[in-house]
Amino acid sequence: MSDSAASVLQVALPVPLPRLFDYRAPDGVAAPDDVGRRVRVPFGPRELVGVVAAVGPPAPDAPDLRPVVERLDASPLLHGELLESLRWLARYTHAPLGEVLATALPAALRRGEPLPDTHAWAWRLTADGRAALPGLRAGSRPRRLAGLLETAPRDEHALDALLDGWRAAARSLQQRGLAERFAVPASAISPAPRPGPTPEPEQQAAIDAVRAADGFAPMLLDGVTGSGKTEVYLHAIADCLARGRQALVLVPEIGLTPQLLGRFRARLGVPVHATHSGLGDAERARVWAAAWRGEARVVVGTRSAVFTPLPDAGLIVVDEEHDASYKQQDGIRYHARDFALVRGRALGIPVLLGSATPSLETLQNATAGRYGYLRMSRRAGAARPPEVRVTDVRKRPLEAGLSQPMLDAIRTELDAGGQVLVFRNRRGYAPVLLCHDCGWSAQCPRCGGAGQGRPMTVHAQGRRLQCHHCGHRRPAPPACPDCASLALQPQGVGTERIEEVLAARFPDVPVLRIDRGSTRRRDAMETLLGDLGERPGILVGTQMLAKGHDLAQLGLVCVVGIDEGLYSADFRSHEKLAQLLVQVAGRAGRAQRPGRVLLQTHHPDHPLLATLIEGGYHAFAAEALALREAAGFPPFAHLALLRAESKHAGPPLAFLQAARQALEAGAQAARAPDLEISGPMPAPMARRAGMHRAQLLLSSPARRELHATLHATLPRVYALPEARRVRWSLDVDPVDLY
DNA sequence: AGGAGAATAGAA
DNA sequence: TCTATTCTCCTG
Repeated sequence: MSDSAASVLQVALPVPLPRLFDYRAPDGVAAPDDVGRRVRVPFGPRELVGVVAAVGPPAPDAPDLRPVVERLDASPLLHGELLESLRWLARYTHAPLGEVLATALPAALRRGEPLPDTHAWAWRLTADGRAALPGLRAGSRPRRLAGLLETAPRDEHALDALLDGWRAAARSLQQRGLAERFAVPASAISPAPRPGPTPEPEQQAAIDAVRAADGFAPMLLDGVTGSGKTEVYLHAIADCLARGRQALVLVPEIGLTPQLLGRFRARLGVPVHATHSGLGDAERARVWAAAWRGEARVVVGTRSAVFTPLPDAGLIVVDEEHDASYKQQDGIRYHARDFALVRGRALGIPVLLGSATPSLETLQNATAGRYGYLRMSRRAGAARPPEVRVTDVRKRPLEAGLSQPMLDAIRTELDAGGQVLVFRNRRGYAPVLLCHDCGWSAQCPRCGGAGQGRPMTVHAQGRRLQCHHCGHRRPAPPACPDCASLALQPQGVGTERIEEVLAARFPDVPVLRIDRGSTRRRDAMETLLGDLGERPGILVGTQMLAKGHDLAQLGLVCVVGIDEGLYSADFRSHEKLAQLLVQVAGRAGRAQRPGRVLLQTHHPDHPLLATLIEGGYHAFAAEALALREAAGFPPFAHLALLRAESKHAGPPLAFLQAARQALEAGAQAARAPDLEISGPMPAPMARRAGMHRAQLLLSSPARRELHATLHATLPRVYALPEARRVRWSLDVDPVDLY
């Protein structure tokens, strides 16, 4: 063995250290196709699973290397476009490659389990079965199944469509030795799409635009609620399948409903694989493996589905591209929509971003001509846009936050046989518990900022207190801890209290509460809404209600208490509020009847509301973009946020101060004159779950400056002695500044 | 990160 | 004096 022969595997390990680790190849030979294979390696006193990132000869001053325990894959698990895109993601997020790869792999594969089997199952007749076929009772299920199998073997997916109750018949034939089940690759199943409604002109134009795309083509599909974006997706995906390519569809966390999957499955005529966090580890690994082998032709999933391997990629769809759930908020803080665009570029395929309320970033890219811009402004079918009315509730008596005109409108809608949605963005019974005698209020002992504790929300009809930031719970005190008064009063109104009042006031109809307290169980929301069906009733809930299950009978949407959002400090709060209002309002009147939206506020003259109601979302967006440009915020500046937290108050500030000095030097070295550094400052919520938190904000109008500075500086930040005393993280393109 | 060994602070 | 917790270092 010559010295120059490659015998070293450079392994990316899931540890927060910004480098690779060298190991001796098990047989002393490292081949180029070791790159992308998983290996089990010794690491200190334990063993870890990592991915080979590079191979090479031993360094001249070679220290003795520990050997790899074993190779886990016969061929590279990560290769080609996906591996290169993940390397890009590690550079962009300035995170260790090992952590990025660990985030991208399903948990089972991360633990070192083998790539699971993924074949589909099909049935065929045995020789005995062929002989016995004429003897089977004519018209019986076994006979009809045998008849189908006589011409050709059929996969189970096809049989589902051809013969109801075939499974029992197949079992019966199998027991008699007349039929047998065998494995086939899922890719062998040919698509049998079923026709949908004829596209309307705007839909057809969008479908044609996607069809005409050649190579990488980012496109914004900007269509009002009810304009039929899903129909455009279905056509684009069917086209993609017809060309023999795979399609990946990303949906927000609450958008992946059985309803949506059912529609995809019915129309596309191929297995549609779903991946989301509710699935078990084994099932997620199976979907990933099926896509890796090219067997899965359509994959629909939430944020982490953006890491699905696509050897035959043809199209990526990102539905509701503005949705905040695409941004991972811990660990590797990637944005699935943005990473989908990076993959689309590397794959040379169209990426279709759909929304009725596009993010300002995407809107800016579309209007500037960097993305294709497809607009659909008409509701499909007979549906008409909802009528929006603002109710000024200043000086009006309210019952649990609801004004008399609103209660009257609810009665009218119910009497007309319709359903009502009451939207309130606060869950619980009441947001605050206040002592009427001394002014004491219940605060979380573990969370807060600026010398103030965060108020604890009242739950369970006033019996319990809960902190929505850290989950801390305790029983509500019977008397004020400060003055012993019994005059403790829940202040403000949450969804629980609205539910209670509405149930008492409208005892003749069901009142359902839909929020993260009532729908903790998987599919609980679907079950609740399914039980309601088309009967008159009232839904009370938080933003969970803004999308998901279609409600054909929804005639009235009541928006209660959005006033907090109008005066929030976060630069994105208005964008989020506008999107939420438009999405919620869009739920009204999807069927034949025009819907009505009642918006109750103490600030009827607020410019956001005025613009939104008079000009719609796009008028709002134009104003908001102008403000962002003037203030130097995204998309006109690029941000990165360095956060640190610790049990003590000092270490985060000390670390960030040291980081700031390193970054200032780095900015000079990277020639980044326009980079601005603000902080260190306490985070807007300076204490959370007992931890002290602080942050440092980097901002530059030029993305290059930001990244060059981080690239030049981050190794030194990792090595800072102050870094050992805190938990720190870097968030490139942060969505929330706290 | 997470494990090991060292340092240090309460309880007997 | 001994154990429980925190601190520091290191991983190829």
